[in-house]
Amino acid sequence: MTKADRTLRRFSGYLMKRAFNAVQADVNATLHPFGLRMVTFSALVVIVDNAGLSQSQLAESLSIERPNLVLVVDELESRGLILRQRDKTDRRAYRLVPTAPGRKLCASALAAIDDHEARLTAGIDAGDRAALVAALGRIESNGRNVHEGRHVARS
Amino acid sequence: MTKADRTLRRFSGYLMKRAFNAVQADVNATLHPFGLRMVTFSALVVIVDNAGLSQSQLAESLSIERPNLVLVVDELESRGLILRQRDKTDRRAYRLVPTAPGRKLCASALAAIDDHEARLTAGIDAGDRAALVAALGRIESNGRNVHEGRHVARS
DNA sequence: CGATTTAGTTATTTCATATAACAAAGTTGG
DNA sequence: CCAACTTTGTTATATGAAATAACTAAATCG
Repeated sequence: MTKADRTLRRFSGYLMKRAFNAVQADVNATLHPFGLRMVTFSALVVIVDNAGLSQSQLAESLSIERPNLVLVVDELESRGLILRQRDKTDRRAYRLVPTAPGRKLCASALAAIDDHEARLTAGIDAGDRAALVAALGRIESNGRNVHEGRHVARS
Repeated sequence: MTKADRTLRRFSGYLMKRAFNAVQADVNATLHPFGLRMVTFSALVVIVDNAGLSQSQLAESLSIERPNLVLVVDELESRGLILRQRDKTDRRAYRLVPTAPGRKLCASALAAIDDHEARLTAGIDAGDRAALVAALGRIESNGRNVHEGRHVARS
């Protein structure tokens, strides 16, 4: 019964689910010492890279719904890693900016995640890693296009 | 703000999460006409391919916890797609076997999922698809090994 | 100005996954 | 053989991710 799922292994979705479960466990273990989860880490990185962006822009960037982002931003703010600054010209919006401790924690966590990435992709040569990145991007794009009823480009 | 997440896109875990979300939406839409979800489909395929296996073996094959499998098997059984047959030599265990309608539905759903797979991987050449499959398998294996404290093979 | 849209929020729901604890059956070692 | 332990399937429960509806305040549009 070693390969009972051989039929399913033809499908990238099945393989991605399995691989992602393994990755997520390691990501969470890696981020735990920093008090971060996958979402809070992702949000922090984007805020550090794009200081001053709004919550809507952040949600759009990460492809998560605005309501689900609120608690994430709350968490980062309450830990003093970012600030919610009212936009001076649009008083509905916040501009999210990292604090100095936020930038520092982000850099440390990024280094740890770089190590994590190296562990997980050990034994995969550079060409295959590039193919992986390109293929995942393409699959995401194809999936979105199908879902939105768009034409799927052929190359 | 088109590429606000460029730093994160270095990481296969982030790309996998995004790609998988897109894939899952399309998988569920594809399976909906058959009354199947991703888990019930996966379970049905493995049962068809391995008639007579136990619930524990099925759970192990799909890497899901035994308690979470119970409702999945209940669902397939109540729809008449599989049977739970008591093992004659181990009265604790069930042997899961597909019914004729179960096999038929499985074949139809598999064909639909083949189409889905073709849609999602459109524009990815054969070499890159092979690299994707190999890389995902390797990442899952590396992740498991790290999690279990094993040595990570280098090639 | 009134109608519509946008930003952020709240509350709620659904779903997937994980854990603990159990009964019944099987296995093992003294 | 029998007590201790393990395994199978189950129940109940907790957790966390993700989606939706509805609301407010503010901005924009006609």
